[in-house]
Amino acid sequence: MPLTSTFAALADPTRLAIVTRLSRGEATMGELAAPHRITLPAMTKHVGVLVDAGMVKRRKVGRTVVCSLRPESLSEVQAWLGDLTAYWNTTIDRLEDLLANPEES
Amino acid sequence: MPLTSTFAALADPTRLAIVTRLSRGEATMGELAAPHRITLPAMTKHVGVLVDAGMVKRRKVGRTVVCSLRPESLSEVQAWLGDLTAYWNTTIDRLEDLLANPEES
DNA sequence: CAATCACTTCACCAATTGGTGAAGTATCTG
DNA sequence: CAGATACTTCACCAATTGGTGAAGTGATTG
Repeated sequence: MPLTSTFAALADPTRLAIVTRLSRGEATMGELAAPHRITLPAMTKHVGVLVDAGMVKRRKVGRTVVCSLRPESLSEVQAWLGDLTAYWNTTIDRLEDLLANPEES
Repeated sequence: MPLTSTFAALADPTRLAIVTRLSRGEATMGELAAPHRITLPAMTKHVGVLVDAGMVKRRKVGRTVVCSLRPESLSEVQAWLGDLTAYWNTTIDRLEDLLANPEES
């Protein structure tokens, strides 16, 4: 299930901060690591998880690695959330109908 | 961070199926366990994770335990997703503006 | 060419996670 | 009251995860 791996990728505070940061624009590994008290190997792993989940792209520029977000990866989450809320919104609608016209059904 | 624990709760396929199932209506532990090749102790753990993440409510009815979804728990996710997409939508808007009127800026 | 910089890969560790079977606790049924 | 039912708690296990320091790779700088 690709959706669960997306959620797994977002389940870590460092990784959540990374995608929030990348939503503001590209950044190198070093720039991503700086604000967190974390070593580069750890950051390499975190970004690796995000790449494997299809949420981040890496491209090499000289000796630096520039990371950017793949926004499409979140549309799946949005769609799932939409399906779910759609369901209970109709439930609430039906409930409101019943409260408004208790004579029916 | 409560958002990361929400994502962590959704990062497991069984748990994702549980909340999808509960979005359709309440269910007992046994009903939740049935479709998955999983024992009741495992299901107790999974539902426990969802309860700790504030996504599910449990109430005892006789000797059964009825679980229901707390939809508010997902509004946080929706808000975060909204913030993120808002950012890159304005970026795309600005890009389109520049393409449309290259004389400006 | 030597040193430095920006990473990545490797080997390892401690903590967490998802699973189990066995035993315990209420609640209902005959 | 004696099962049976619907869980929960417990002790345990194997696999995964997030972290580290040390060593390796390739681009840049003096």
